[in-house]
Amino acid sequence: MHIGNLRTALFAYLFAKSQHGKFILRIEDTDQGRYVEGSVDVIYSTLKTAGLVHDEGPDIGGDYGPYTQSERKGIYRQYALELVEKGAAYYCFCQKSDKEQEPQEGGIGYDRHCRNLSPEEVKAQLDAGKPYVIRQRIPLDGTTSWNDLVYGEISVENATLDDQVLLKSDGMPTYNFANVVDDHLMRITHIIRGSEYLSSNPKYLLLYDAFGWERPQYIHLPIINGRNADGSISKLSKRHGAVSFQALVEQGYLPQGIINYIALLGWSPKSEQEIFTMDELIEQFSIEGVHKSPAVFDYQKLGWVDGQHITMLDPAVFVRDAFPYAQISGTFLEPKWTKLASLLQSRITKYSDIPEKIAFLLQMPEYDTSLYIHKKNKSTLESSVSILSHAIDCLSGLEDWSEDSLMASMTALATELGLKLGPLTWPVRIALSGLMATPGGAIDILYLLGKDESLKRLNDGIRLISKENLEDGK
RNA sequence: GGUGGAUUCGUCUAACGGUUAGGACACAAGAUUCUCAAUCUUGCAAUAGGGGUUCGAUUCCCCUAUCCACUACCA
Repeated sequence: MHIGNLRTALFAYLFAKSQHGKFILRIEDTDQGRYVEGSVDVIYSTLKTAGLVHDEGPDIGGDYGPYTQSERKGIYRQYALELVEKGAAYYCFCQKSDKEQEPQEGGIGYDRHCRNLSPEEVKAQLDAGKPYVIRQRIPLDGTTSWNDLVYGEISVENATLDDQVLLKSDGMPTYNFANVVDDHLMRITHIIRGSEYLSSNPKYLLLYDAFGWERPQYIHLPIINGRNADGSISKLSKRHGAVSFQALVEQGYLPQGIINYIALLGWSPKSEQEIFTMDELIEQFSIEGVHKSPAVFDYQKLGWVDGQHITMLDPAVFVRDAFPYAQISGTFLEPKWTKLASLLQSRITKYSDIPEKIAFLLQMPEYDTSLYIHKKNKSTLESSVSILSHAIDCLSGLEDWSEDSLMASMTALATELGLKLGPLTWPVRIALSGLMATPGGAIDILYLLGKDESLKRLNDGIRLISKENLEDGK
């Protein structure tokens, strides 16, 4: 499910819940050619994972079923015929190829060839078994307008509307027809959808009017754009990266983080709060906060929002859910995962950030000795060699390799050498990690690596510096 | 081409005629910390352009520009 679709579903859900209304799932599968096996299951699982629980739907039923359009085929036919009788629709026997010629300049789609066939002609064609569609008979003049709850008053000249197909030649309705019939029959009061439907809305309104049905309220939402590699902006799509909810979840973004972020695309709360739970969103959501201009999907801000949610997570939950992403099953790190997880929780934006952050623990990376040179900690190659050998002396005699014990002995060593902890641990951490920045400090890493590996890396550090000094000496 | 819509820091947005145009992300600096992150402080940065209306326009009107959507027997 595309992020754009999910955002629309989210707003519909938030609006329904905030008004103590019902959120209804209807499967619109009237294009049999585009049927994709399993896609309905993706919708169910996405809604479930995202926490958007529907009150009526194909899987749980309800008073206005069936909720799958292909199972309602007969209903649409009946209503289409009603419109024909009322003169608001007509049979059309044109073949698709008859109107293949592009609409002329300023023209409006179908040329209305069959709009004024006599009843006799229609009957003759039907009796001959000729395939047909049923088209909407759009009034030739007048205007259609409505007050959109987001976009305000919108008026369109009927003369600019085309006689769209309502019932296809295979007997299935078009989306344009089915949505009107179903929304009426299912007693939908508020329709929330993307602004790409703004242009076709007058045609739907004319259908409501032709049936004599009460029009629902309309809430059109701004679209979500993405930024292209060249800096330009266009409607969010696959080329912008992972844009399906599933893909983002697989990357280790939290469902609640994704939901929180997309709620902020096209809506803003009255307060300056930015981090929300679903319940808070329901409580604070209102249509007045929805705005009209499109928003650009920003992975950086998604990352920040998700990182906030990760940091807020109960540590026990983080330990459990992040573990599979760490890929440390069977390694020496597995028993120490709880400790490692505590270091990671505030340092990642999504679970998939974890492997690269801990790779240095599993395998010592190659590094340049220039890392030992650090002005703020007054660290040089010479001082590093000295500190590292002191550290090795101190640690090799250490029996108790617990965090507390390590901290105590390193602090003691610092005092002994007349150093603050920082200058002492800088070279130690470099020798242990080979990295400028690590999750956790030198003492955390000593603990995680264990005694043998720690001492090995410290010795290797001295060796590396000495070797380079020798080469420099030549 | 036609129709409809949109236009505030790079990005998400606040300000429904009167503010030094606010907040957040990102970026930068500082505090703090055994590095980094987290946290806190500070800085940088915007009303597309032009006309009106008004004592006063981000806000209302018009024009221009740019962008988007629709213009399917797709949804």
